[in-house]
Amino acid sequence: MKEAFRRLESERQDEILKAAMREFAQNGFDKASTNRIVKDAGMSKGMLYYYFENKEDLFRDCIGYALDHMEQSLEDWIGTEREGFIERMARIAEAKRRYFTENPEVSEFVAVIFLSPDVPAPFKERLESLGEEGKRKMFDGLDLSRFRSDLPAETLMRLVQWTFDGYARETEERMKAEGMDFADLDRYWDEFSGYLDAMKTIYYRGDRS
Amino acid sequence: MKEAFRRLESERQDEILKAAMREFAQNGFDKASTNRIVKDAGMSKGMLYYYFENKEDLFRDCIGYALDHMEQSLEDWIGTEREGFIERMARIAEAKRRYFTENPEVSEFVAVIFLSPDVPAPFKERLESLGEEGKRKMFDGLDLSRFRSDLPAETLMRLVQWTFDGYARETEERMKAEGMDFADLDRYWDEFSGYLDAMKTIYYRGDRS
DNA sequence: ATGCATGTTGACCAGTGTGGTCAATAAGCA
DNA sequence: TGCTTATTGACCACACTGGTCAACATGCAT
Repeated sequence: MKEAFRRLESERQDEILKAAMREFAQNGFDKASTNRIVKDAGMSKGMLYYYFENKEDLFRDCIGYALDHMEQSLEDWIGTEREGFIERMARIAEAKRRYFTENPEVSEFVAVIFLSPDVPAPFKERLESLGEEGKRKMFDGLDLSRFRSDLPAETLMRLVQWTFDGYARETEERMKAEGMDFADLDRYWDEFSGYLDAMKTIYYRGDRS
Repeated sequence: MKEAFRRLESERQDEILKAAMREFAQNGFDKASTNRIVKDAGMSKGMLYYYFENKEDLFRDCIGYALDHMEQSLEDWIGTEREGFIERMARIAEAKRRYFTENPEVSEFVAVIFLSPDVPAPFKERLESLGEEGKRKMFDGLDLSRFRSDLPAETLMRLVQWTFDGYARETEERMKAEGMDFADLDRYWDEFSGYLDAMKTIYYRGDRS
């Protein structure tokens, strides 16, 4: 970016970068249109190139912004208290859900660039190390003794993880199909808490040892 | 389509429609390029419009072709023998996997038009009835007595379904990330069969009643 | 050989949208 | 008054769009 952009109030900066991320997430770098971005951000074509060198410069700034934002939020996602795997997965799922509804632009943009090959190497590294960090924290300080003992904990953990992923996928699709509002989301979450209990019954040991 | 297209050997018809479906799946109707389609199908621009009235006509024929193809394949997907839910889900997952690797164009095209709003009504209906049919068959003639009895069968079925979905999603992502060949796919499937046993241990009753 | 139906090509069309530039102007402030 | 900073949108050359069409090839019955 150029100096001029940094001089803006950070609120306006966010608006502009979000508009850009929306466009990039939807169309990828090549097919993203700077014209649509400026229209969406409510500014003239000239300003975009007053703020950024070119399209690629803007794209890089989006990546930087998104990674900073996620890195900062990751702290809150996972506390490393001692708890069962199911409880932790539930906490993470909730945190993800909230982050996604509160920051859809960042979420969708990151999801896209995560799979995209045309991301500059240094960002790619940061992205991967961010993923590693997340995985490490996910298994940190777990109380695995709650699991039933007749099957290896790793097996059970993967099964549980798949279950959560499948559930997340279903709600995601429901959200896209019907337009869901936040009330619906809460309702689904309540519904799911029933399934949480079932999972504990199934995956944890029945006795209290 | 026009008569001329019907006069083609069905092999060539498939090639052309597959090229079109690939383009539509990747870019959606509006952004799909007829120029790329003809290049991909190895023909001249003129031929496309010798075979089809226009872009929309071609799109409609793709939908018809895809639906016919899936409808016909759905028969084989699900036998309705008496079996446990996990066994059936495993069979379906395998069938889906094979269908997807053998007919990627149809699969991806259908996945896209399933979510797209700009699909003509009659096709939309056929698509939905196809989905209904699949769901009906999925629960037909199941032996639910194998499930453990301390939790309702519907709860267990949803959990199992989510687990399979989550697993499918993971392999899907792995496939996209690294280029996987068929040997890898088989290896993953073998690996998963271990998890299948674990699921049976967890979800089914221990005794043989 | 002639004529006619069927195939096949790619140059070409008007139109739209692209990333990016720039002269003109406004606003704030010394 | 001047100088720096903001801001606009017309404008550029260009790429590509869906679609057309005159030209030509091929095969086949007469």
